[in-house]
Amino acid sequence: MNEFLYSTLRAQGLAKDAATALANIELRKSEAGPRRPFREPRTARDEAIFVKSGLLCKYISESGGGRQIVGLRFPGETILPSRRDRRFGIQAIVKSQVLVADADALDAVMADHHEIAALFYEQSQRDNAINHEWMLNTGRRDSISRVSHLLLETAHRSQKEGDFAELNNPFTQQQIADITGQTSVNVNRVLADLERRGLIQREGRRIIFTDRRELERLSGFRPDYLQ
Amino acid sequence: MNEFLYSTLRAQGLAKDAATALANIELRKSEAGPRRPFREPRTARDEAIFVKSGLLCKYISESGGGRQIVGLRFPGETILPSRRDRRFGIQAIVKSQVLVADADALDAVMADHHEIAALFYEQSQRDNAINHEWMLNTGRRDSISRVSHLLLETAHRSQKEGDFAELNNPFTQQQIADITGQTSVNVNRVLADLERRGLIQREGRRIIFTDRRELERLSGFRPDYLQ
DNA sequence: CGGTTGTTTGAACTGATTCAATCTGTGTGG
DNA sequence: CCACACAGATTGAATCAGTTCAAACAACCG
Repeated sequence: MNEFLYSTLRAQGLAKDAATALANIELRKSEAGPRRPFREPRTARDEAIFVKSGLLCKYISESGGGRQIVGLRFPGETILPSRRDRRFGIQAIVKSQVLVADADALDAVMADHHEIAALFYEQSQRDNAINHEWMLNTGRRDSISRVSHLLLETAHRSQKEGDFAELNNPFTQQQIADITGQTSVNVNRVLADLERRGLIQREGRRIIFTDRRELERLSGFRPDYLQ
Repeated sequence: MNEFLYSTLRAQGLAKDAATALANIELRKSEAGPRRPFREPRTARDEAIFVKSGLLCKYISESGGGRQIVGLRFPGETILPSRRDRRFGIQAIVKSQVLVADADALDAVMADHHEIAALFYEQSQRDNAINHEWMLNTGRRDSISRVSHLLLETAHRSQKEGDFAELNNPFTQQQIADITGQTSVNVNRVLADLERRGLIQREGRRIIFTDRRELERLSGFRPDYLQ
């Protein structure tokens, strides 16, 4: 039985027996590196991918060579199986350890433990809430707000505790661009601008929030939607 | 018992007894007009809103007065209850008839019919798939592609049949702008441009697809994700 | 060291916004 | 049936945020 998976499920409110059953599914341990896709776009998504450590992203590539990252998965989060949506590929942002379970095996357990479907529903709804924020971000906010919003969201999602003063930013500027719908050149200018304005400090990729209030204000970030 | 709801649920693969139970929940019939919000942002989302006719949207307003539409609901689709995500408001695009069920009543039925949670999960996953497309749209595609993509998606989702030659477009240009992350001025120019290029014809709001292949090509539209 | 990946900077360009005015269609009340 | 109001569509001109292209620089690593 996998301990981390079990305690994560328990923390999400799943009953003991259901959590035990899920954590006892046959899990393939796997490692995903940032270099190449972990799962190619348009391949079957008939498995649950649980992130043990690291950071994964879902992405869609476009004909014009453009690339949009449409979702992130931090440790403790899962890419749930989906019959329909095999549009996106999966790639590690940083080297990640993941646990992979077959959808068939999942289905078997779900037949015995009905709360699991409700949990998956909850998780999917949370994804939706995050998607809404991202849509608002790319659709309506300016460059600075978008990047700030992403940094704050990332800090929130990667900490267990609610409070933080800095972020061990895992993204390249190109990846920030792929999330916020810009070019890496502009992301670079925005980051430099945020630093010049005294809202953040940078040490390599590490980011220190020197004025989090103001950053939250100007990005419109309110952590409610993360739960 | 509500017939339309029942047959919709059956068409989505729900078993007879579960569909019957759901369609027998106490449903408040209600009408939503396009003038003012049907549900204000930040109010409880402890109800399921089933669209009988018309068209609803979920929207988020921004401090700067900007507004982003983050989801649409065509007849037969539902806005599911959500504990967390009360960020968005709900508004009718055109006059709509809806059926509203309390989350409590839903929960009671779900306790007896476990397949329902799985169905909600499926629906939520479909929303996510649509969100991904929209994120790709606003994040990476140019103005023309965005608008074309929306028109094609709308045509698909509003028809039962897969094939269509025209769309009784329900949107104002401002609403198209709110969905695609632009200004109404530019939407106007894009529509004029599409017509000038011979890809569509317009008669009032009605849109005739005179070159659907090319429209699909340039917008990158592939209907897979709609199911 | 050489190779590779990522960051930074400058200059020119452009797609889309902004602001403002005009036009069109529709509904309403007199 | 006209006058008026109002919402939405259309157009033009000026402006700007962000892109594109290109080159230089820094950091890392086997």
